[in-house]
Amino acid sequence: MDKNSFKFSEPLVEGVIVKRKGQFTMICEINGEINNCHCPTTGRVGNLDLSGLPCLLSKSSDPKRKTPYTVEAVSLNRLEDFNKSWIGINQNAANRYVEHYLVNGGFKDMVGAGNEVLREQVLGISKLDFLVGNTYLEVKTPLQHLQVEYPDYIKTKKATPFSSTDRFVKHITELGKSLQNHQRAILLTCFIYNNPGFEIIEKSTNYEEVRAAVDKSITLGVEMWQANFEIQPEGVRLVRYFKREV
DNA sequence: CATAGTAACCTTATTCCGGC
DNA sequence: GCCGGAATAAGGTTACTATG
Repeated sequence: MDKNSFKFSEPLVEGVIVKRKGQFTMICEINGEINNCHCPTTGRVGNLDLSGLPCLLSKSSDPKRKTPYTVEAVSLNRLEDFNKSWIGINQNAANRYVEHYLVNGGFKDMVGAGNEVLREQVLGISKLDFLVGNTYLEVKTPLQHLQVEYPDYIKTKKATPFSSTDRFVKHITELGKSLQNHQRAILLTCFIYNNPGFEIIEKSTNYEEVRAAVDKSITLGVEMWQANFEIQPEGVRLVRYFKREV
């Protein structure tokens, strides 16, 4: 962790996922205690069967929360492995990680430094995540397909088609429209794990429709960028970011 | 201005049941 | 048993709006 990293207010605690209970909750074991924990990703994580995986959890300071812990990351390592590598699954927090680096100039090669950073800007019929200077920025953190090798002891589930693409199409279409006002627009894809690959694999049931919308937005000038983060119990570090050429 | 209530956003997983 | 569709479940974050 370098000095510009995003730091957690207190280090995350390690636990074990017992079971995913529903869309929003997971049962986790922390220091021998069973807890009902908040699951910040509403979708699945790759095609992983999360049961039995090590995880990192943050403790909330809000006493009104129903679930005192939030699952921030999971690991494909064995429980007994000492140095685990983590896969961040908190897509909500991904926006905060990005914001942190936007504000401190960590993305200066992308959007410059010292710009005003506004979040949740309304553009057309969509809300885009950030407006930095004159650049609209939409952050996506795909987790449907993890681009990592699974060790053979990892359990997987059958992949289900990813069909919830309406919002994605809506957002990139709005990004394209914004360029008519002579502004820049960027679709930033984030990976909160050490992603060895450079390609986004996004298969979906209406792949052609998405493909067409992506192509159109690129034609209009929307830039596609990728950022890789690394998550540790102490914080999150921006490893690298770059523009993806098509 | 401060607080409380609301709505949008994140974006399906799981369980149950009937029909093979 | 297995498949597939319907019903069910339901946290947190953030911003906006109404109220005092």
